[in-house]
Amino acid sequence: MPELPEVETTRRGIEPHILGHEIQGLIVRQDRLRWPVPPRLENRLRGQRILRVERRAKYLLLQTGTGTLLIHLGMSGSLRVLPPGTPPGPHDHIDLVFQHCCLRLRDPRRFGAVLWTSEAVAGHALLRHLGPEPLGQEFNGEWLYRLARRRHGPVKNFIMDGKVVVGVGNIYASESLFHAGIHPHRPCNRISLNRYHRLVEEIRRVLISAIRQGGTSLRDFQREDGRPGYFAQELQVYGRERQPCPRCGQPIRQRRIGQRSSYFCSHCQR
DNA sequence: AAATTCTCCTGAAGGC
DNA sequence: TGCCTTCAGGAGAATT
Repeated sequence: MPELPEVETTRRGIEPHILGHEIQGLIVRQDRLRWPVPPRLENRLRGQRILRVERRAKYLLLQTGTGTLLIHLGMSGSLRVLPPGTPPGPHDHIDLVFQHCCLRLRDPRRFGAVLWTSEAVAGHALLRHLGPEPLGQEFNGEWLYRLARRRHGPVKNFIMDGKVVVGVGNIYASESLFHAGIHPHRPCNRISLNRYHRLVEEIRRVLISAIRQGGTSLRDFQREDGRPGYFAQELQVYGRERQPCPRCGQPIRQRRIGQRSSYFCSHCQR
């Protein structure tokens, strides 16, 4: 499921194909995504050039001269760059058509979104209240420690909260906490500043490493050229219940924390 | 205010 | 073989 590394992998993959190119058309086969695709969106897009291909949190932002197309991959979405006219398969809901290629959104579960704003994109309702980027400067141990003072929920939920830090989803939350040696269920206000420094370091390390591997493909995710990401083979705990902990050999445990499956080693993580 | 629950959706997996 | 139930999950919205 697309988390920050998958979205960044996608951004880097599509950018060279579409940057500076003119949008010829938009084909919407299914407009019922998480929110309805805006009606008559093609009229706004046709003739516009892609001026920037950016990412904020898990949103892809395709900036044109008149506004920005926001794309979210939800949990099963992927974007591919295909030759124009390639016949669509199941769940290929939307094509952004260029002269030389077609950018195609496939999203079996339709939790993704395609939206438009003609205002400054940072002020959009979906982006306005987001926390810092995990790979940016203002995300650090002090930030986490300070926010955690007035909370008490499990640290895993804490770092998956987009107001605390963006882009850390279920897979990378479990992985980062394992590397930091912190139990996912530990109350976030019972963690020292030093351990938060370490956690920030591990979140960054895991995300950067996953980006380098092209993300994690468990089921639906594929890169813009159809290849999978290869970080799944680096996963230490996610999806590995009952298998031996890579560090101490005791069985990895699975437990639901905040409605999400969480994986951890109860010996190595405290 | 923070925490919890609900909601959208499809496909895989398990039970009988 | 086939039909049913259950589960997975991003994250905003609604509720407690």
